[in-house]
Amino acid sequence: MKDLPPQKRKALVQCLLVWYDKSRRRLPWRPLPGQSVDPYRVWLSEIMLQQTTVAAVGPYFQSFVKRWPTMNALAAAPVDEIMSAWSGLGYYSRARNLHACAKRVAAEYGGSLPNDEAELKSLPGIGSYTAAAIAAIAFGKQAAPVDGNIERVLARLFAVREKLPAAKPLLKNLAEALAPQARSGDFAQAMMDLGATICTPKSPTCESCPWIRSCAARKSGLERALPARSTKKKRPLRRGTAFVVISGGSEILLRRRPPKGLLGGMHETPMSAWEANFPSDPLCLAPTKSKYRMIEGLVHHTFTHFDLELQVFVSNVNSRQRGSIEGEWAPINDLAHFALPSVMRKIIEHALNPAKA
DNA sequence: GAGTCGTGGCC
DNA sequence: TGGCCAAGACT
Repeated sequence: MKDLPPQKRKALVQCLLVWYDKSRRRLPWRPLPGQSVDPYRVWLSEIMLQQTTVAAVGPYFQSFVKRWPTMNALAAAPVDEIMSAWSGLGYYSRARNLHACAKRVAAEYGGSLPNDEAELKSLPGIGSYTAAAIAAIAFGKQAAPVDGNIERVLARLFAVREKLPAAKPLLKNLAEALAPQARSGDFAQAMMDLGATICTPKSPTCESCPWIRSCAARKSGLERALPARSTKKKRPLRRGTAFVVISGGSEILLRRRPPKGLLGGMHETPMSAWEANFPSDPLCLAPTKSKYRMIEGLVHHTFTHFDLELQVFVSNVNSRQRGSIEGEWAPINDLAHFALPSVMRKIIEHALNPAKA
């Protein structure tokens, strides 16, 4: 696909925009008809949507914009509050970068995001996709964001047989060749909507697709086979032991994880390292010398690149023992206000209510 | 380029 | 059940 004839390009763009105007989805971060675009909301939604489904983001987006309606409000918030509000959404470095970005925009741009793609890309948490998406959607600039949806749509439209991720540069070129000057934000969102609703990974519903007559993959019967991907390695299994220490029946001992790396900066229950096997003598790793009982069953969790199995030990301590223990005591009734990753909530739930696990 | 970095839903 | 996938960024 060396060149795209201007005539053909124009026809493809118009065809997709007509479809978009007719079938546009109502999403929490999209302005209602008559409302103007708020770059802050565009940015916030794009960060949250990185590798995360629309359904998962919805409630988090609503709660963030209600609590922090502007970039300056977010910049002024304590990072811990942002981390706990992000709890459960995953990829926690996004939350830290979100705050770092807000502070820079507040300090360097008076709270208003820059409208230049290169400047956007220099901000924390904004990569090539997000910079292009904000430039196009929030500021109407001609830009070509390429996410997983758009990769799939373009790989099919032009029957790109090269495998991902090797095909990424080619797909980016195709997106740039197609991106219109006018309504480039709508065009990008139209391709994403198309990928999310019609040009889906497994079973695309080509009969409903506005591009059915132009689609090269469809002509060759390759629509389900493209885009091709290089094979992935299977996840290894790691195991560990977690300790749930309860004080006075009402508070749980938490610690803070190191700021970087997996679940960086989030709270955790004390626990062993995660290795190929369970620790041979787990109780010598416990945070207290109190008496522990092992909870029947295991907590299972899946991360991107490994599976995790945890055995859980529980101990009840009294106020006298508690003084010398290093960590933070979290009221069980107030755990929602702590920056706990989902796996930690699973551990606590398993300890407090083993019947359900 | 290849690893790291979460979580939940779907088939 | 288990593999796949989602509006990627960063190293």
